Amino acid sequence: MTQLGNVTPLFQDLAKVEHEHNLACQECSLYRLCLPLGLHNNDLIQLDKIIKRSQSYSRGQPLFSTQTPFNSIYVVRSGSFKTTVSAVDGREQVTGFYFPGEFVGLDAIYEQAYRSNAKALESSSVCELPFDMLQELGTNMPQLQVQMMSRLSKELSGDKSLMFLLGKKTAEEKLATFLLSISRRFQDRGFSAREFQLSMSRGDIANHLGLAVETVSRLFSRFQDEGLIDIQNKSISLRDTEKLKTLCG
Amino acid sequence: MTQLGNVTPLFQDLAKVEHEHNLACQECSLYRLCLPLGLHNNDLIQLDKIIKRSQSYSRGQPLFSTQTPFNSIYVVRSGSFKTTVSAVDGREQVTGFYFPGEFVGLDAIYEQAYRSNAKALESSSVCELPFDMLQELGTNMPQLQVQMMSRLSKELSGDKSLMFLLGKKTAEEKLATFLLSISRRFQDRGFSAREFQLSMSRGDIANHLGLAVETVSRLFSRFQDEGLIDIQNKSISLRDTEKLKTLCG
DNA sequence: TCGCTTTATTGATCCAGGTCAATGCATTAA
DNA sequence: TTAATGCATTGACCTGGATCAATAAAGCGA
Repeated sequence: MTQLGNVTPLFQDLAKVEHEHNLACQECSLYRLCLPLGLHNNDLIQLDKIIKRSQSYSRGQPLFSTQTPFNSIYVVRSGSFKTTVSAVDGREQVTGFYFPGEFVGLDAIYEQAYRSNAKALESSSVCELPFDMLQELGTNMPQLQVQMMSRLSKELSGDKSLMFLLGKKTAEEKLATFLLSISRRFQDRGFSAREFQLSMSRGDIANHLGLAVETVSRLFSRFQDEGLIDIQNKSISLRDTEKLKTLCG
Repeated sequence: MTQLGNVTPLFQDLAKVEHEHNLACQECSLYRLCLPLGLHNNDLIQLDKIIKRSQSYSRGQPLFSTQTPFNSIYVVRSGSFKTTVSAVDGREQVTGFYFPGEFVGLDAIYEQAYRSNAKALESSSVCELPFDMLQELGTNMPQLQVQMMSRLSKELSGDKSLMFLLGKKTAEEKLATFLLSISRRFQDRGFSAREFQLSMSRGDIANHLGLAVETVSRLFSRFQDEGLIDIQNKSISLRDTEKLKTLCG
């Protein structure tokens, strides 16, 4: 099930879905959140031309890995992805979750090679931006460059917050922060901030927050007992957002 | 004492220091590591014009804080800086250490406001790049934009590695990784990879790695006992780099 | 140079959250 | 529908690294 995106993939909507997947930037409902923001007519049309649309991925399918030759960066169109970095001994860190309108693969630009692995968490689709074309387009489209820098910078500040979370927050603060971050991002995309589906497993959440699965599970149960949330499986509903905010530290 | 930079500030060298601090990009010894890389004659001269050089900061002096209005990003010219993000309750996370040729303040671009605080760790100097001028210059200097994106992306991938460190590494692995990271950066700048001065306090190191000062202190002592390093106060010498590498995980 | 403040070291103790283990519950494949 | 597999929950126990406490050693201003 798609938890987040510009589409509701019910049976009778499949034609509409296919249509929406192919929508040009101008008509895309993600416009406000996405790269084209601030680009005008002709520029937008040009950007539109280099985008490879409608690439679909099913749950668990890799978008890229560190083995994949670097050619493109991606914007999530529907669904969600996780990225991980891993060590030779098999340990892995989930470095981020990505929702519609968010960029995946920006950390590959410097080395011109993917430094992380990206996997679909559910049925998802992306817009592919071939990097050399994007670069070329940027040479005479300053606004596009500004947007790109802005995106990179946004991810940087998110990463700094995450460092604070990993280095300084308690388990409780970590989970509360996580829930509110997901909530805010759903809201930004026009979905309910209070009720949503978590597309990632408990394991992914725990890993991302630097905790053990058991700790996350126990905390969900406790939050439930304390009336902060209502959770069953992947469906969550935030019952006391204010209290959660105070728990973030 | 300057641990890292293009200058050796002994008394008799003060004139030379002042001279080197004012060197244009073309003559600066950091050229290889810095923004101008790949820019050609005329472009370089133009970039050179917007740079405010020779800004000096003494130990502990802030370069900027989240209260400072955002106007510029900075490149370290000599010395070193740390950046921190802090919570309302006073907790702080050291998000990075910055050495000559490295950018500080890139995470401010998105919100057009500093999201972190930057402080000099020793007597240091920076090149100030007024952001609006940089942006304007970029509009007809694609290579500059490419460089900027590249820099942002580099910091991103560093941050992802740090997330792995914070989330998954043991105290021992964290400290070994830290030492080798500093060592590599000294080497890249033409200094010894084996012997150097740590400009940051034990507290800063511990904080950055998500550890307590006491743990860092104990580990330094242990590494010393095991013949891996030779440390007294801020002077460190790596005795067994290979062993340290295996300890990184 | 002295005295004061800050930083670092080392030891003793404690605890948040990890690990291990058992069971329950969903999802998938046939 | 059932079996099989993987994910989630809960309990019991343990430990890596935090915290507390006491010196010791540097750095620094007058």
